[in-house]
Amino acid sequence: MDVRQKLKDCGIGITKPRVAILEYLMKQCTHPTVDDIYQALVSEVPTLSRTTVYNVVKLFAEHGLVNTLGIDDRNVCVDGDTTPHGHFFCKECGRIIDVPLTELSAGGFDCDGNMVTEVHLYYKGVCSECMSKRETDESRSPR
Amino acid sequence: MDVRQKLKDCGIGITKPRVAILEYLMKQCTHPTVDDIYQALVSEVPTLSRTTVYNVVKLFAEHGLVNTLGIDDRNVCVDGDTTPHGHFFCKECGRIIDVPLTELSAGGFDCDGNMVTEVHLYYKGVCSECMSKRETDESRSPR
DNA sequence: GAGAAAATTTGTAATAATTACAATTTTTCA
DNA sequence: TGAAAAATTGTAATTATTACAAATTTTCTC
Repeated sequence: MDVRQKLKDCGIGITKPRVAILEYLMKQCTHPTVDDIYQALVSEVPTLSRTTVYNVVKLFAEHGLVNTLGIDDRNVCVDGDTTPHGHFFCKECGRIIDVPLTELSAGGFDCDGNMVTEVHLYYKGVCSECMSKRETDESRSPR
Repeated sequence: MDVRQKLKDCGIGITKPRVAILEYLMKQCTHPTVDDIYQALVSEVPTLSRTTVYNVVKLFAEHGLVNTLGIDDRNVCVDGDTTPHGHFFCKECGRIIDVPLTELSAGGFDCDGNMVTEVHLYYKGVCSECMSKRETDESRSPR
């Protein structure tokens, strides 16, 4: 679906930064930070400011167009894919990998009287690439 | 089990701040922030500094004595209960409530070749208390 | 138990993500 | 087209966390 239409459907006004940011987020699978988004788009939208990226991401999140992840201690990461899935965070390289999850609910249910609107499943550990690197390094300099 | 013994078992030296912090965390069910811990213990350990709390919490987390939660955007919360369970975060009052979860793994498994060492399940929404407050407020000032 | 060596803590200063805010610019709509 | 409303921008403020060197505490040996 067209990005502009998506914004209209949410009652969000159409502006250059918003269109650029949503378009960018929808085609990413890397869960960029606010700074990543800023760096990626500043050449396309030269007047862009980091504050705008913060504002727009917050607005999008409030309307359910994106999810913000707290999986990385350093900074918030933004996910343009709002279908239910979990995330794996590699503590060595910082990469975030999607984890398919059929049994995970999308929220909107009741848990002991508390209303759940968001579900976050975070795995943390060492990704396969960093695991192979570790093994290579060990065989090179054994100890 | 005695807190000192726990520290010894992990190969961690016994010091006043460490004993006080671990004792405090083991009897809390509120998932305190670093600042909460500092505020709670500074009268008991007058020389305590926030930096020490950061250092000690990090050390404990590395040894699996506590878990650090990234559920609250503002700051890290510390959980002295390391048995597998999830968490509910109330977006209105900020309270964190334990969610019992039998089917959730404790980590140490493989996910698409990635080694998972930590599992975090976060629910976010509005807790039952804040829900009742909302209803009361609405009936008082309808609109 | 005293004293030296090692480990730990402490306070301050630095870092970095995020937010507040007022001025400017863009968009909307009559 | 032009005024009103909405959004963006840049700067400055805020705040959690980290770096680091000096001071203190703990440990270990005699």
